[in-house]
Amino acid sequence: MSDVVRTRFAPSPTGYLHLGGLRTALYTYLLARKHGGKFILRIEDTDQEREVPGAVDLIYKSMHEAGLDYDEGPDVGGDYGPYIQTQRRDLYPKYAWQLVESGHAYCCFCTKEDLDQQRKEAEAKGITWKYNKKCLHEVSLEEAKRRIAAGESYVIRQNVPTTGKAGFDDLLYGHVEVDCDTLDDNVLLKADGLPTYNFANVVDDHLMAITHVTRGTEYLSSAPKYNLLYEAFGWQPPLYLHLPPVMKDSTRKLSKRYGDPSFEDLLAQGYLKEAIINFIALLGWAPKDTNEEFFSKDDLIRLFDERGLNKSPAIFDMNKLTYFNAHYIRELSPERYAELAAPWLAQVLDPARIDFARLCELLQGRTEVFSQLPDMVRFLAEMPAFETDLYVNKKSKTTPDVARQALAFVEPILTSIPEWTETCLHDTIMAAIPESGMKTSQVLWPLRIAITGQAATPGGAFEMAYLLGRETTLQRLHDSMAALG
RNA sequence: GCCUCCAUGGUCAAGAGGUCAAGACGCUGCCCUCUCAAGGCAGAAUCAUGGGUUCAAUUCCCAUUGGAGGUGCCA
Repeated sequence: MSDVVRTRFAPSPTGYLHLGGLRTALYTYLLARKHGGKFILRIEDTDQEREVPGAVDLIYKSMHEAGLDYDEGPDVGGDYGPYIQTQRRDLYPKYAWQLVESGHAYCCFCTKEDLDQQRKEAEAKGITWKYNKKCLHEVSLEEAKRRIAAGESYVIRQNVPTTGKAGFDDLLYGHVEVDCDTLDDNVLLKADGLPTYNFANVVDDHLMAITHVTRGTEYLSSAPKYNLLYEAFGWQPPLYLHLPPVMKDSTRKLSKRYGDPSFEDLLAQGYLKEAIINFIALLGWAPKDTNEEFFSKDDLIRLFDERGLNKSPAIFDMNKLTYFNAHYIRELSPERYAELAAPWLAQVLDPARIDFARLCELLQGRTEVFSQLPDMVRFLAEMPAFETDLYVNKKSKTTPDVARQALAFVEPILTSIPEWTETCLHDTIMAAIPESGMKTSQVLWPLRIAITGQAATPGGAFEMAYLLGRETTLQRLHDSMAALG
């Protein structure tokens, strides 16, 4: 075995890539890249019942979009393939039988129905059910082989010692140990000939020369059992790194069923992948010696250290993700911003009928998530209805009465403005305001309200007037003045 | 029930025996300002509880409580 670091992300194709999975993939990727090692994608599809059509392609797509490029995997090849477990199905029985021959496993002919019944009864009595090793004791290897040859259905179970302790060392959690008598004789090879996760992960991780096994903490309590398997084979166990889950709140995991967004959902809503990656990296992990929080993928590769991981579950905070997203949106080049914003803006207005570049310029610093854009600019295409109390501004002491005066004052100026540009609008009106005896804000607030109908707009009165154009601005102004009476 | 793991503000977190217990999001206020946003400044807000150990515990140990995971021919 070489000493190059090899890590693997091994999802099951059961649906979309959720954020917890994305984070596990990210850390696994960072671990490999940080050490100049290899990052591998393996598809764990041994449960045929749960497989969702198209899910494998979705995994490739999400990994690609997240920028988690893998060195080996089903769609990119590699020297340790195949990388899809069902394509490796012929491999597992051989190893399972090796364990049977060495006494570390045995054939079991008990029916699922029988065992389910036993389990139910045990559960009713409030005790933990464990398989009683009936077939280990009552069926000899010779008899087992004969029954199998006769076509009887069987599974192969791990023969866990009844005494002693089993444990393993985790990079994050340290040494974890359990009494063997609390461990069940898990099925290694199912009746359909496919391995269970319990077995496939051990065999594949070994065969693929994986050095660091990263996975969720749901495997923390069964990891000692996997180590028993490594021992039985005489294989060197990998380094383990179990990762706590990402939560929706303190008691619930993030889950599609509660409407929580997947990675794909966030992208579709207008979150940038850089923001998602950056944010998710910081969910349950913090770099040493820095208070900085904006990190590129390369920064993360350089900074990542499993010792900075937190052992408890982390709650996903949409607010903070949005804050990160706004930051990354502000950093976009104007061209890129316009490109990304265009489809959202086109939902409510005609880009050809407005100074689109200027609109984008005004919008970029105010966009938190692209999906908010339609609501932010709808007023440009269509004048919203509004109440006159919108003219009230406490700070500048603006009232509907003040507004009436202000509008009457700016109307002629606007009508005769020589040139409909922001500069000209600004300079002309600003120069005139002192004559009115009103404060700047007492003139400009009402004007902006009158032509936009909104308390908050992505720019001031001059920008809005410019974007709206002369005709629309004057039309709206007159309408609003009429409404004010 | 049993087994494993976890526990610093509302959230993400730094701190690893002696700290005024960092920082960020969010929140509040102020400044800037033709609105909003951005930016600047200020503020409120945390060591789950109880026992130990120690001259000294947020930090080490134990218990309790709370939470998570496991207890499948699911992963």
